[in-house]
Parts: sequence; C-alpha cells; structure tokens
Amino acid sequence: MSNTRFSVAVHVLTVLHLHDGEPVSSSVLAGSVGTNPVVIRKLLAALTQASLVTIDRGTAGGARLLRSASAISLADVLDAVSEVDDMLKIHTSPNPACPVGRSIGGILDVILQEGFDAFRDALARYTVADLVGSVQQRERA
Amino acid sequence: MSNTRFSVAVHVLTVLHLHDGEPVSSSVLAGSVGTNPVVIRKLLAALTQASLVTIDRGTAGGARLLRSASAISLADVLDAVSEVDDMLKIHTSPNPACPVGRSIGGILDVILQEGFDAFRDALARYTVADLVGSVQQRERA
DNA sequence: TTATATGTAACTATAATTAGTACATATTGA
DNA sequence: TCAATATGTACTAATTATAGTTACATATAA
Repeated sequence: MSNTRFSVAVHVLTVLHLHDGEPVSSSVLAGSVGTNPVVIRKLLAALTQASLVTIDRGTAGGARLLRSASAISLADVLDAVSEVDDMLKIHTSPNPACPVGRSIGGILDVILQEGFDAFRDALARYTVADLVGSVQQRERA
Repeated sequence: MSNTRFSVAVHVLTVLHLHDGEPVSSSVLAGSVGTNPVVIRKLLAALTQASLVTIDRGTAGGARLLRSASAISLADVLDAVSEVDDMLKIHTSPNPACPVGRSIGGILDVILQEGFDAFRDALARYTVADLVGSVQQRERA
C-alpha cells in the first residue's frame, strides 16, 4: 500500500484555493476528498508545519492558504508530506555474510534519493494554481 | 508499506553478475537477500518476462543474466518490477459532486506519470555492472 | 529413477495506511 | 458567561498491501 497523502494534500490545497481565502473546515474538506475529518486534520498539521496553510480554531474556523496558489508548487507539497521511502523501500535483512548483502543498502540509498529528487523536480513544474486551471478546463469540457 | 521488489531485483541481478554465468538457484539467492525462495522465484518470473534473465530447471538449474550487466540499467530493472502507483497512489473516493473531486484523479495521473518517468530517467544512469563496482569498492574500504 | 530445481496456487502473517471514536482545548459571538 | 463550532490528539479498529510459507505438480540432468 503506497500512501495517498500527496494526492489528498494536493486535493485539499486546490479546494482551499477555490474558496478564495475563506476558511474551510476539516469536515467540508473531508467531504470533498471522501475521507474522515480527522484524517484531514492530521494532514493539515503537516501542511501547517510546511507553512503552506494556516488554521483558525473555533466558530467559522478552518484552513486557508498561507500564500498564493501560484506560489505553491507540487514539489512543495511533496516535501510537506512525503519522503524517499514512501516510494520504494530497500529490503531490510540482506545477508551480511554476502558482499552484496553488506553493501546493497547503502548503495541503493543514494541512488533512490537521486531518483526521488528527479521526481520532485518534475513536480516542481506545476503549481496548485495550475491544477485549478486544469480542473476548470475539465469542467468546461 | 512500499514494496521492496526493485531493491530485491537489483540485489539478485548483482549476485547473478558476480556468479559470472553460472546458474544460481532461488535458494541461494534467497539466502543472500534474506527471504524465501518462493519470493525470489516470483520475482525471477518478472525478470524473465522482461528478458533480463533466463532460467534453467532441474539439477544444476537456476537463473543467469541474459545479457551483460553493463547492458542492464536500473531503469530496465524498474520497468520489469514496478509501475507508477507502486510509488504514490491517488485517493480512491473523492466526491463526484465537487469539481475538484471529479477531476483531481485524471490530472494527478498525468503528473505522477511524468514524475515516475523522471525517476526512471535518473535510474537509467546506472547499470548493474556499476553496482558491482560499488560493491567491490565498499569491500575494499 | 533419483535428486534437484522451478512454477504456482493457496494460505498465513506482518506491517502500513486509513478510518473512526472520544474528548480536551480553543475561539467566536449572542 | 454560555452555546455552538472547530481543531488537536490519543487511542483503537478496519482495511489493504506486501512478504513469507507450505505443498505439490512439472521439468531436467546424470
């Protein structure tokens, strides 16, 4: 099971942008994503940590974007919610009596990190604002 | 849980290269990887499918590389055992009553595929032979 | 024909992820 | 101040993905 955190995070940020500065509650977000409000709140904690959103408590509270959607790239989102080994893991118990077993982990670590960075760079070409554009384009189609 | 198939596949191919054309059984490979022979046999099925190895049954059987280790890139290995959504998944039940919910899946599909391709391209810079070089370098160190 | 190896179906176990409940805490406004 | 509403988070449960295992049919070599 690979995780869906990135995908949900992008969804949430897109909805926030469409709400144009109005705070959106975790219940509303959960309704759009199709999950539980608590799942959203935990995710929002990571997005807050990454300074992508800000959260107000209490009546009329909820989440808002902390900066313009055109200033949030999908690489920023990835950084906020994922790391290399969310993508591919290295097997944990290679045989230390074998030369390959001893070294393979360290070698793959480096290579997979390079791959992850390339993945990240590809995502950097898109912003949350671009996604909203795509959503609207699909709606018209 | 992300899978370790890529990592195990690379390990297996590296060991095969070090055995220099001699067939290596799934039990021996499993011993080096630290897993069960059946897990290895299933993985070898994928590597056979991708024409990276050939397998002999019976006494003195086992797996051998089908071409030179310097002609097998890690991108070839990735292609043999993984696909985009082994890395990051898209959430499955967004609300179709929401514009974002309706479109997000299709949009992210495309973007994640681009990311995967970039990841793959980064891996293409390494071959199984390079890894053996790294293993030997580490052994000397 | 014996020994050894793969192929694969079926099942179990483990672990990661997501979902859900409950309740304390914070904030707003009547 | 009190009622309403929202978040924060600890804890638990459910779901799903992955890996591991058993069992046995099939293939091959000597």
